[in-house]
Amino acid sequence: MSEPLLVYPDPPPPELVRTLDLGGYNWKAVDNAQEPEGRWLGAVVAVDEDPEDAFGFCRALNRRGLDIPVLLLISGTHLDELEMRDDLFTDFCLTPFHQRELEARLSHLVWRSGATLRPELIEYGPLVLNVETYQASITGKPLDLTYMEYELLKFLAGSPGKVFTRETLLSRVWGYDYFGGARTVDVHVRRLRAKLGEEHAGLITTVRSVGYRFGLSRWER
Amino acid sequence: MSEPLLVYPDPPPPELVRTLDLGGYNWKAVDNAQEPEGRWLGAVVAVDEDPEDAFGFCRALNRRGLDIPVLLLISGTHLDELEMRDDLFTDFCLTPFHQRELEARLSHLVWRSGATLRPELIEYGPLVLNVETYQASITGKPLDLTYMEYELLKFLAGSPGKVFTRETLLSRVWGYDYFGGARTVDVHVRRLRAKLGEEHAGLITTVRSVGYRFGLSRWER
DNA sequence: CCGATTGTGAAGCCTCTGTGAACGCTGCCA
DNA sequence: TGGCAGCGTTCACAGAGGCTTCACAATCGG
Repeated sequence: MSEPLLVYPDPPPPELVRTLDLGGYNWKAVDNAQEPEGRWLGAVVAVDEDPEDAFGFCRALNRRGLDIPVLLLISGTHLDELEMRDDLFTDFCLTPFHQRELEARLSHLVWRSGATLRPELIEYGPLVLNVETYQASITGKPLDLTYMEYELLKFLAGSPGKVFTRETLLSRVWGYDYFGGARTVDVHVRRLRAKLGEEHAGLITTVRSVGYRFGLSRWER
Repeated sequence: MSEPLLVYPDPPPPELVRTLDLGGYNWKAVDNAQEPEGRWLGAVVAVDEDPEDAFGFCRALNRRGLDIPVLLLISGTHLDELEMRDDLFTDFCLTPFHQRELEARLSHLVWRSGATLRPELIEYGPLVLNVETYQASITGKPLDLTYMEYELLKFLAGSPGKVFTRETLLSRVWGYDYFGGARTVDVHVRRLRAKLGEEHAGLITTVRSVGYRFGLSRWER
């Protein structure tokens, strides 16, 4: 099961309990910020009952340095209190809330924490391509690839096991309107294999009279 | 005046216009994502009129690489459409909205982008940039950078390892669209490298046919 | 008006890229 | 078994494209 949600206060407002349970969330209510140890998906803090306390809780969470995303439940009349407290929460939801809205906010909250700061990587066995930094490495060693080599490898490694014809590669990697000879692909594959090193050259296999494939086909492993 | 908000579509729903104007925001409505160049505080996208179009707009914004926080205005009946589209927005606000809520969300949106993108010290290895005082130093020695040099270095060093195209740099650092000014970037990079000194010139690497990258030249991913 | 800063065009260098030709391997067929 | 045809690999090389560098014009600020 996934990591639990932290809920404040304990006991939480009944309509919150209902929504969380209906949504199948794993959650735990606490009454002070000392308690929560370990990993949490996020925190849901009901502000209305005692705003000062609730913000105190958030502040304490911050101080603990766990870096949990916080969703506030707050009524329109308390909205002013958010001012100058931006650092205490990630998102908020007006009360009374619709179950659908709360669920949408929660799922976005969770997605956010998963997605931030995670680089876009293409990985296959010992090979790692970082799309953002245009860097490639194999068994930890950096590969010094040229632009076309990188684009080709990125495309191939993006669909491991799939066989691409030369025409497909030419049109997808080189561009739709590219008029080039099939030899072009061969040569680039050759250069790639050379840079991958003898040990890993086999990552790109030739499928005779069809094209090239990156990685192992399904029945080969 | 502060940077403007991007609003979609053009013309925006009247109640949005009213709220933005009452709140004293500087904003501009556009009808496609090609238009916006330069700097924006954030984007407000009204989904309800034509959801597909609106999400298309968001996707186009993403692709442009400007990295603007996006607030969606969306009715409860369209809430499902957010599913699997987490990457297209930062926050959303249910319609019909209360002016207070929208203002709170906007101000949080703005705070967020200010806070996440602006640590007052940027450090990387021997390089230190003090964003507040506009000073830079390398291995303790102060660097005498001009305004543009400083802005460029600040931007690059803000995302170590990431490769930026010349167009991206022009639009994010210079803030407006050029007509055939790619050389401008080259020259500024060259001047920067010269001032960094031979020893550290390699902090900015050229990624052929792509752009430039700061730091993480060989080993890290 | 002067100096510093910034943008632009042109020249030159260097790496990458595409291509043709030679070579080698595989499978087919007489 | 030997010859042949098809296909892939390897190699060397010329051209193209991209980056750097330089010199100079435009701009800005005092």
